[in-house]
Amino acid sequence: MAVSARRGAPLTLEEISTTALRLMDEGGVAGLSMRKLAAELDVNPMSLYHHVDNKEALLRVICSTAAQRLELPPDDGSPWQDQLRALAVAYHRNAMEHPALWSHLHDHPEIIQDRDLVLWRTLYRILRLAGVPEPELRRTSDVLHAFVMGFVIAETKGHLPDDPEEVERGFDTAIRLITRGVEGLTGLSPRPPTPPRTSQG
Amino acid sequence: MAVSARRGAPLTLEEISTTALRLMDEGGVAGLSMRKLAAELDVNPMSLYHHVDNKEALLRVICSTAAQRLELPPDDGSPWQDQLRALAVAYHRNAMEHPALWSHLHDHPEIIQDRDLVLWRTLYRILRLAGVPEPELRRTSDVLHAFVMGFVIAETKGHLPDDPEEVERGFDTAIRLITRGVEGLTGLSPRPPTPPRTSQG
DNA sequence: ACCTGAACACCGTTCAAGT
DNA sequence: ACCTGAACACCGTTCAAGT
Repeated sequence: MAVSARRGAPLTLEEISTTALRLMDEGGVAGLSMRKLAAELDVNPMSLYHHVDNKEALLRVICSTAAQRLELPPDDGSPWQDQLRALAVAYHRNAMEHPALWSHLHDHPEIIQDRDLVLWRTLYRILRLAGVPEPELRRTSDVLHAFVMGFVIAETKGHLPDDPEEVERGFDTAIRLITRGVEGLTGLSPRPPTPPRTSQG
Repeated sequence: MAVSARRGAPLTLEEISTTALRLMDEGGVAGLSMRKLAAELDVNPMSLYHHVDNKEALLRVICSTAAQRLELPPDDGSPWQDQLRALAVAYHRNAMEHPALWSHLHDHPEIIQDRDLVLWRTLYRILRLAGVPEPELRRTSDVLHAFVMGFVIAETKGHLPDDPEEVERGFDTAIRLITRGVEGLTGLSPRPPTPPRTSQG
């Protein structure tokens, strides 16, 4: 609600995709239609096609923008296990802020393929730290991303119980599983001593 | 193509869902519409609504039937690591036979929630064998299923490279990661000696 | 009980026309 | 260059009517 603002102004791709993202946030992927979007922008449906090839292209723009703007923790020098966990937490948080967007992104992984994306750069760096050999970085990072993606999807779709503390425990189990799994892959030391878990999010 | 057969016969839920599944196999989730399905069955679109509440209900029928008919390997007494791998292989194979169906199923996990399904029974049995304590079976099985689901989605959507041998290696990495991860969770022995991998599927 | 035709409220998109 | 109205080819679904 409360549209206006766009009276006489020439309609921007930026404006279109911002509004489109809001519609997705509010009503899921199904909540975004070209016609509703146009109505929201107080514009004829066909005007949109002057700024975007079609609906699919619009979704691609929104998703790849989100992927480029992913906010991930920088290298803070801590053990790779901690950094891997921090990366997973950040990815999870970003995905939960716009579930419908990430749902579409997970349906169209080609959008996120570019190995220069901060996501892959960060993951590669951490896996190198963990001792994963160079020729296996691609494969290992793909598998780990698939796992985290699966977890995010399961959580988004309500696979998990209501109790948020239980969700937190599930997340913890997932991260521990991945971490031990990577240790197993590389035959590394079973990790430095970890406090019983007192983080908050 | 080649429909016929249903001339005068009274139109069955079985017939409807079989044809619907075929349409999904051929054209993805988007390839199934109530109107196309009716045309395929040589029937008025509205006739379908006499056997099924709506499209969503039809998809639910197809998916839960598939879930109930999942063909999984029986307990053969081998080490849990091998059985876990065999389970993942079987799940993967089933999913790849009807990608669109499983895609919908993964979007609606409530369809697969019933803990009496052979999928969960089998997974619980294997995790017990692995030493996962009873109160953590639910959580652990949910996480593992989310992981495998994520891998299947990534593969289905073409996340992975073309080379089928590379896909096979990715699958292998995923399974090893999961197995070592579970070992890490339970603090179990790092597994009995395994031959270098000579299976064929 | 089972099927149907017409109709309603939506879609995405093309095309020719307007300024 | 940017926007628009009318139109096309689709959707899922309701409802009143047929046998």
